[in-house]
Amino acid sequence: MKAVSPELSVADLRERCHQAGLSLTHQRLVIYEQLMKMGDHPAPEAVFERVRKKIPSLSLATVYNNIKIFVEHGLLRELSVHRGSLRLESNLDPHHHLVCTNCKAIEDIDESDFQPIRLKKALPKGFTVHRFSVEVLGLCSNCAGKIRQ
Amino acid sequence: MKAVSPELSVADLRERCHQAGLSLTHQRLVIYEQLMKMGDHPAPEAVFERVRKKIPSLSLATVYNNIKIFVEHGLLRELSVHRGSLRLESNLDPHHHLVCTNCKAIEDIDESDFQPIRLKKALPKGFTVHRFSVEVLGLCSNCAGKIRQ
DNA sequence: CTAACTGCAAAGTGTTTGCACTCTT
DNA sequence: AAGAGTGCAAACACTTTGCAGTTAG
Repeated sequence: MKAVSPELSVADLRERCHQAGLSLTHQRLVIYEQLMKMGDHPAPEAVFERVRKKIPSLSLATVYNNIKIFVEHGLLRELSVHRGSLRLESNLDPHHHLVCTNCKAIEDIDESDFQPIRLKKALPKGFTVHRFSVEVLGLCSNCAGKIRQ
Repeated sequence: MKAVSPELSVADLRERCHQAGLSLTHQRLVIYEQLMKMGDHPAPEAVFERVRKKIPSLSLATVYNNIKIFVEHGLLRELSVHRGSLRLESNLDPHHHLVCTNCKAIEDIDESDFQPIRLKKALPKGFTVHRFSVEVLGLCSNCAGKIRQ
């Protein structure tokens, strides 16, 4: 449905690992390749299952370890910013969020503070839209001071 | 910084519970009140700590149970749609997401498919914006068939 | 009085860590 | 060889569940 994401080649991976002082192991390579092949925002378990077919001895911990390393080095991004624990919303009015990617703080922004969100193209057939939610991702004033990024 | 969320009153809560055949226990009431008072998208643990001061015998399981019930009855919303597990993004190009709130599937939508996101007002002082991320929340064609909602 | 709820402890998930062994460089 | 990575098992953090006793309606 969507254009394939721009894959970094294995050469890119080698280069990136080298720059970061990381070894390029067979496991690492296969995990990375598999992640690139799976366009659907996989969870670690799903990656594990796939990679296991190529390297049966691979352990789930290695998948986690390497995913973490990839995220830390900017080869991947974590989609689920607030995965740690259940976060609740008591404001049921339409609004959006300001999210600090460092301390995970969330602040509401009124929907009316934005120009209306509009699509140029139709969405995939059959998808029923309930609402749009905009996340403004960045660093809060507190964290911006502490981090160079 | 932001207008207080529109609180449902205790009378509303009583009404909602009644309609749903739920008892309105003291614990339930206090948990609800506390949730409404905490504007900052609390995690269950944070609610627990606060409510405990009023009801020292309260257990964390009761907080979880009631939060779940509140979400099921539309009194609260869960902010962390993908909390269960780590979800990864291999597409590092600017893009947004189509999220099925039922099966949690995520599909990418190109940033260029949207009119540019624009704010009318300035953000709170000191917030450093890295990027905007739009989530189009709804039901995928698959789930839309199975659920009336 | 009865169905629903609470508190506790135990069981589940998903993720991280310590350590001995192995591999990349 | 030396440092980095792997696999395993144990530890963790967060959440859910089963059940006996309690409470709201």
